[in-house]
This record gives sequence, C-alpha cells and structure tokens, in this order.
Amino acid sequence: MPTPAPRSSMRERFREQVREDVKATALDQLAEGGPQAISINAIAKHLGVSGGGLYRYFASRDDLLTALVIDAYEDLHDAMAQKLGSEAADRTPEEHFRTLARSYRSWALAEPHRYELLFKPPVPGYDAHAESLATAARSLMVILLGVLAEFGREDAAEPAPYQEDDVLAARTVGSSEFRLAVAVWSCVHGIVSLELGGGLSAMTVEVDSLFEYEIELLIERIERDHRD
Amino acid sequence: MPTPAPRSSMRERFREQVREDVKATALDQLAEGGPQAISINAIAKHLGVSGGGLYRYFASRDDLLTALVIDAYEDLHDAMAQKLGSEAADRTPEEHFRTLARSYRSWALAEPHRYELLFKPPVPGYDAHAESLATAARSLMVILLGVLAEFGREDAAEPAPYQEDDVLAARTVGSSEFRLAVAVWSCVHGIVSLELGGGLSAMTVEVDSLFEYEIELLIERIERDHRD
DNA sequence: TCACCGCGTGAGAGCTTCTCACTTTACGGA
DNA sequence: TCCGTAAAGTGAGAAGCTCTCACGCGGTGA
Repeated sequence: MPTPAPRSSMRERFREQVREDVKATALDQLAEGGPQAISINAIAKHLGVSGGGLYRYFASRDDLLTALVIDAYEDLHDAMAQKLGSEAADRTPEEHFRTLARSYRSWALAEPHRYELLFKPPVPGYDAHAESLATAARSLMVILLGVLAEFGREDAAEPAPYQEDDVLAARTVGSSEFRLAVAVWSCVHGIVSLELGGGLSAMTVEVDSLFEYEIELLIERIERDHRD
Repeated sequence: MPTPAPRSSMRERFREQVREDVKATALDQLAEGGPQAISINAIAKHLGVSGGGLYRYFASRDDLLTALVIDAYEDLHDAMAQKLGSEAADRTPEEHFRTLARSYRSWALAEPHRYELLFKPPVPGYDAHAESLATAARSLMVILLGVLAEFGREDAAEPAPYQEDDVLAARTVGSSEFRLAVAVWSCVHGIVSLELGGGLSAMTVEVDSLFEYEIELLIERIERDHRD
C-alpha cells in the first residue's frame, strides 16, 4: 500500500484550502463593513467562481459565520496564550493577569468586528453548532482559570500556567474558581464591549487608564477571594 | 384664529400614529427573530400598505432601527426611574443601587433583543443620528450618577435621587464620579451581556447569585471610592 | 373654490441567499 | 490502462429584501 492516505487527502486538502480562502475573503469584508457586509455572492465573485458553487463548501451563510466565530475564538485564545508564553516564567501572578487582560483588550480593539461576532450569535435559536461554539468559548476560560490558579500557590514559579487542560476545565465548572473566573471575565468584557459599542465614545473618558485601574481592582479582588 | 394648531397637527398626529404602528410591528418581529427579522416589506404587508409607502415615514431601514434604539434607551431609562421612584424615600443608598442594578438586568432579560440593539449600532459608520443616540445613552448615566451621589452624602433622605438633570450630567462628564459610574456600568453590563450572548449559558453557573454577589462587591467599591 | 402637498400605489432596478438540473473534471479500483 | 463514480462548478431561477420613482388621489389651508 504505497501511501494511500495522501491520495485520498488530496481532495480533502484542496477542499480545506478553498474553505480557508472563503473565510479569508469573508474576514476582509467583515473588517471593512461589519457582519452585514459578508456576502456569499461577493466572495464567490472575488474567488472567481459562480455564486452557487460556494454552497459545496458552506451549507449556508450562517454556517460560514459560525466558522468565523470559532476561528475568532481560537485566534483570541492563541493570542493570549502566546503573550503569556512569551513572558518570563519568573513573573508574578499579578503580572500574568495584567498581560492576560491587556492582550484580551488589544485583540478586541485590533479586530472589533470579530470580537463583536463572538457575542452576537448569528442565529438566535440554538443551532447545530452550539456545542462546538461552547467548546471554543470554554477554551478561553481555561487560560483564565490557569492564571487565577497561580494566585493560590505560594511559589510563583509554577510551570505552564497557560496549558490547555479540558479535564481541569470540566472539573472546575461550577466551582468557586469558576465563579470567580466568570465574574472577572464579565468585568473585562464589560469595559471592552462598551468601548467597542460606542457607549463610551459618547462619554469623554480615558478608557486606557480606566482599564488599567479596573485591572488593579480585579487583582485586589482575586487576592481577597483566595484568602478565604 | 380658532385653534390653528390642532388643525395643522392633525396630519402630524396621524403621521406620528403611523410611525408608532410601524415601530410596534417592528418590535414584534425583533422579539421573535432578532434584528435580522425586521423587514420593511413585511411590516408594510402587516399594516396593509404597499412596500414603498413606509418610506414616507422612515427614510431607510437603518432609520427605523435607530428609532427603535432611541425608544429602547428611553424605555430602559423609564423602567429604572420608575422602580427607583416607587421605593420608599428612606431607603439607603445601597438599597437604591441594588434596585437600580436589578431593574437594569430585569429589563435586559425581559427584552434581550432590544438590549442587544442598544450596543449593536445598526450602521458601523457614524451616522447622522449619532448625536441623538449619545444623548439617549447619557440619560442612563444621569440616573446612575444620581444614585452614586447619594453615597457621598451623610443624610440618606435626599430628595429625588433619580431626577434628570442634563446640566449635572454635562458638569460631571470627565470627572471622577463619571469615571466611577462608567466603571460600575461596565461591570453590570458585562454580566448581562455575557448572560444574553450565551457566553454564560455554556457554563453551568448560577447567574442570579453571581449577579447579587457582584452588586455587593460594587457597593463596597463605591463606598471605598467615596472615602478618598 | 382651487392650488398644493402629503400619502399611497405599483412597477422595477439591483441586490441578496439558496436550490437545482446539468456538465465537466479528477480520483481510484479493476 | 480504462472506466465508473463522486465531487466540483455552472448558470438559470425562485423568492426575498431595500429602496426609487412616476403617477394619481384626496384632504388642507388660503
């Protein structure tokens, strides 16, 4: 059997390539015109195929949007994990948390439409992709849970605080650590969301310093929470 | 001149009535299908007029959506003001704040699509209605600023904590009170937004108790902020 | 009474998503 | 090497959308 797998994966690989091209074009449209500007027709024209052809690759427009959301979750996840990983290992938990929060906001500000997409489900009703979406969302929590767990330990030089551990996530769901993580996330998301939504642009307030101040308050709160 | 005003306002009143009917129908569509489901065509059919006729009342679909957003701001504002007003005047500032936060969340949970609409500007670019939108958003802040101001005073029985005072709002923009109000708002909005967006539905966490806990933490923070 | 202006109509341009019968192309087993 | 099968792509078209516009009808104000 001389490499039967590569043969059969040729089509698969091409198919995946086309899907990536479609998503890349959709991201361009998203960046310059928001979710409304994403058009299957326009993507097809841009890629040089006829309109109906793309439906071999995405069952519907919502299907494409869902794929974009999952990609965005992974991208945000990777951005935060990379920032955390590039830090010196001897940093304090506080520094790790600051890095995490700042990279979260930076990503959102750099790609506002993608961030909006994360919290604007394309279809109001629960569709078939709800499960994969939830999984992607949970992967963000794992990072946060890892950093929050550092605060509990006395020695700060613990290895790999940003590792992905689904078992850890599953175990801590519903626990007090999880509660704290959700609460912290909601505060960070709150500022970022208001900032992006224009709710803050109307008010003349320095979001940069507000965010930094919020980070310090959250750290205080985390430390207090760990002293119970 | 025997009442020229009522005469000339006959058309005006009718016009306003039609606009209200259109918005009411749009709200029905919004409630059951989200912003995407709002269709000028379908509204016209439901009201028994032809499609193009509605453009005498709303210049565009975005125009209609903007009107809905402004209405939603006012509605949320009124809901909070009414809840505050119905309370006994001898309540403490803490109780007032709890009432405010709970009524905010209640309104959002009761009308999730309208709440989403508040922070999803229909048009990405800043349109002509940006100013009226900002005004409506600021009216929310005035209520919050009023309640936060109670914490500063020693005697809790101050009159009319929820009065609207644009001068007050304009004066405090950029001040430290304003900063605190924005920070508090962003935390409350953060939880509500995650809850509505489904980000929390994936995680099994009791949002009710989480929200109540968050309120207490915010009160603590407000009181600490006033002791500087 | 009469001119006017706002209202509603219906056609239609141009866009969209999505379906479907059809052709073409390429893979993989005999 | 050859050929059946399955996938890729086409183009027409249905149904929907927003929005425009020329056209008449009728209430309003002088």
